[in-house]
Amino acid sequence: MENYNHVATENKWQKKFKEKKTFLTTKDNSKKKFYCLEMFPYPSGNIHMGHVRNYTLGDVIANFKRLNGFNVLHPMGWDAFGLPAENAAIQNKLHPKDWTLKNIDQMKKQLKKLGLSIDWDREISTCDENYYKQQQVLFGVLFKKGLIYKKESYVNWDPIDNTVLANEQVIDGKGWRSGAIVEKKKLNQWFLKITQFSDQLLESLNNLEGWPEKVKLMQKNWIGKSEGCEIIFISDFNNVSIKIFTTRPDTIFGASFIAIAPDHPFTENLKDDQKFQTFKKEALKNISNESSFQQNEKLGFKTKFSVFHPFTKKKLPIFVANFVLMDYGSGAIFGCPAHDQRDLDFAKKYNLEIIPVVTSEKSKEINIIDKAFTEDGYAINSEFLNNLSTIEAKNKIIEEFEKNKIGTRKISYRLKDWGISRQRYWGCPIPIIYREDGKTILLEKNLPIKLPLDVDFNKAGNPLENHPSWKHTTCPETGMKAIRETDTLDTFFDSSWYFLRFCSPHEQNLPFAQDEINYWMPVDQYIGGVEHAILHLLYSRFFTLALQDDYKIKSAEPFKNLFTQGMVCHPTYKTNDGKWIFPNQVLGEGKNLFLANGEKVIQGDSQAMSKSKKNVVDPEEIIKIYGSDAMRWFILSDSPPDRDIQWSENGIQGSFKYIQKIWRTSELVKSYKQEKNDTNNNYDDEINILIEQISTCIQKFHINVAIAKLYTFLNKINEQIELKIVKSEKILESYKNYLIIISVFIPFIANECWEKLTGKDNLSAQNWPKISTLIKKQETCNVVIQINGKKRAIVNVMNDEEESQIFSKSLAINNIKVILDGKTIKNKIFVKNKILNIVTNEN
RNA sequence: GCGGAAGUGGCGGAACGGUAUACGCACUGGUCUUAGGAACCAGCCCCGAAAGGGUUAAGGGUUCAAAUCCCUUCUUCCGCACCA
Repeated sequence: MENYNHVATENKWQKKFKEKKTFLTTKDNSKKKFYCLEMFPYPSGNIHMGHVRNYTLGDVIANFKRLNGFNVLHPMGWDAFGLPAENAAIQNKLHPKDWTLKNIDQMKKQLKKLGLSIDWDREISTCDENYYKQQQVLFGVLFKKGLIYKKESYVNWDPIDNTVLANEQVIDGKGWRSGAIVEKKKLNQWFLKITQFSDQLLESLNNLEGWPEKVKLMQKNWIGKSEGCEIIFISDFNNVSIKIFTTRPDTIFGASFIAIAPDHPFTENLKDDQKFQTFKKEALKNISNESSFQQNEKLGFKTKFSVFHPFTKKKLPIFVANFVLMDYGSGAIFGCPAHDQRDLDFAKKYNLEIIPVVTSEKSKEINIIDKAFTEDGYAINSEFLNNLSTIEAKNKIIEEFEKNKIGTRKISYRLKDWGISRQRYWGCPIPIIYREDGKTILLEKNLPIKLPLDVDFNKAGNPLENHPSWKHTTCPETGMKAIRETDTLDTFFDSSWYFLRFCSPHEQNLPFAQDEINYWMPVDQYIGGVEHAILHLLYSRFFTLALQDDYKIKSAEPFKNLFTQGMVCHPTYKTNDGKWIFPNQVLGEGKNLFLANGEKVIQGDSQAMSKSKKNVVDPEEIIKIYGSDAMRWFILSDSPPDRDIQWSENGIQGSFKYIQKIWRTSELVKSYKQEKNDTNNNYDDEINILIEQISTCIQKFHINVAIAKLYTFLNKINEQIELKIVKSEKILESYKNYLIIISVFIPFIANECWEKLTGKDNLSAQNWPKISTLIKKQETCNVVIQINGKKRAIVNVMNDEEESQIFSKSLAINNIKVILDGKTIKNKIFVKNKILNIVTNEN
């Protein structure tokens, strides 16, 4: 028997798929559509196992739906703008465009080797002028709706390289290249008013039945709706008022201080205080990085000012605090140490009063020492609020505020407006000019505003800023002198509408064609890494919502069903000077790791594979040795798709052997003849049960279980071929069904075996197997006999046999007799055809 | 720090609140073979000669019955707004 040659076969079918245009899609109103989309990749150079996992998974769903009669749209594109291209340009003297296009080319080749059922005619790339032209159109649409505005906001500033740094380029507070201490600098930047949709984005989460609960919960927490009130405090500085936001107005009588954000307008009164300036500079350091912001020691700067308590008229000191954010609420809080842990820690540090104003039971005294009482309860020490429950007290106090015009009920959101400005070259230009008469003009004609290609990366700063002939222009309407906006768009902007573009990727005049989005949208199944659970998905939902009216998008929600796949993790490696190292460059074992040149290597945490940390495994080596089918089979069989995995090659050989076994079985099926007469009557049933189980598993994304069943499937066929008691046509039929099923996972060998067996190359035109006969009900079943919930025996009985009969049968079993000896039976729990639990007086 | 998830043999993992360890990997023994890194057969959580008993990160709780539900602790991963 000739061996299976995966290299020749996979090459052959790649060519065939291309020539026969197997996976091209067109609108077809006679068929039900299915839009299957995986998050498009950033073209970083090579694909890694995380991509393989994502795209194979999506391919299984696309193939499954196609065989089930759906018209499937399964496109692919490139999230092609972004920071790494500029880094590469600086480091390798390669233009970002050349670097990106080279990477796209390479990754496309690699993806094609995987045999994915992608309609490559619809390929889009966000750095393509045709794409970003339409993006500039969308910018204009949103701008004219008043959803885009400018405001001051902080950036990480590298004073040596004169450039804005991304958070990931700031390492221990220093610039990644220059090593300079990073400063905070305020810039006037573009923002998208996503907060205008906070409530809608929150409310419609309830309608997203096809989304994982955990993602909806994360988005809910991210939007962070909280109901409370705004209270005006009058200060002793010229009666200037400070507005605070609180969700616990009922604790107002426990207030002992006011804390304001370091950049709160009130701090203008402190600008000559050198000590305050030092405090502010330190406090702002982590302002754009919430994790270090939260982990910072809570510090305050005591000002010489106070506010008056609205009821007691007591003076409360005003602190500037490093844990109060200007972006949230009104940038100021009142501190109630007894009922907020953060305030308590703060109060103890600065010797502030701790007044308990809530207790668990009415009128009960309470002493607060180390732990704040943060639960609801009943008011004490609170004048007219005393004895009211927390909810009653909240309502009462807000009424009181509103009556006295010193506060109002207010809903606040944690969600901030989305900053879309980036002071970088490799992104979509913003179609805005600033005219010499001071006006800001939106450009709507002669789009796209193209990125200039002749840029210099050797100079410090933003190359667009440094490009005089691009930066200086004239107004197309008036001919006045003008300066272009030199910020480019955040790449999240690019990826917030690409799923709409895929519906009509070649449309020249519009971002997307009406009848195409009518047919294809929403995405029926969206698949991607759980790391995108919040930002990308929220921004995409926002875009769809914001553009819904202008483009008559049927569904305000872009993604009907969402599956978030787990990360493929791998340890990271660094040299002593902090450079990331690829795993395949690391030599040695255990703690003694080094490079080929002898330099020491330190192993870091295991993290999700990412080119920026270099902890990636390139699938190409694996494909070369075992083939794409074996790799696809392996990554799918290894773990449940939603679970994070530690990458390991253990087991890939097993997948390879399975592929070989399919090949051998094909030959056996071809020459199979029934030789014995005592027919196996259960064969059909067993096969049908398997088909049903596999279908269910795929739909539930239990792909690893589906694959376990396919091992059983093939073992069963081989077992029956050996026994020779099943009719030839039954074996052939079941094996053909098997090939159709596995083609969803491993297309190459499935197509090859199908062609060998049937003489036709039409596997992809088949239908998913239907369960041909009714599954016969077994006549007997096993019932488990438990004593006090522990399995003690199994009895085989007729279906639906009665409890009393099963009970007497079980008493005849020696083990049961011994255990029950001397015990009194208190109760019996019986579940028909399943279980009999005998409960006794003692355990 | 906050928010979200996960923890079952040597390994990946299976299991509508109802027979824990399906399926696979690795390993061990055997068969076949010029050969085996192929194929096939058998074994493979722990204690026990067996009968049988025990076991789902640790501890507690709910239940006739818990890997599954609840609470506490530990460990790992993801996100935290300029990586994408």
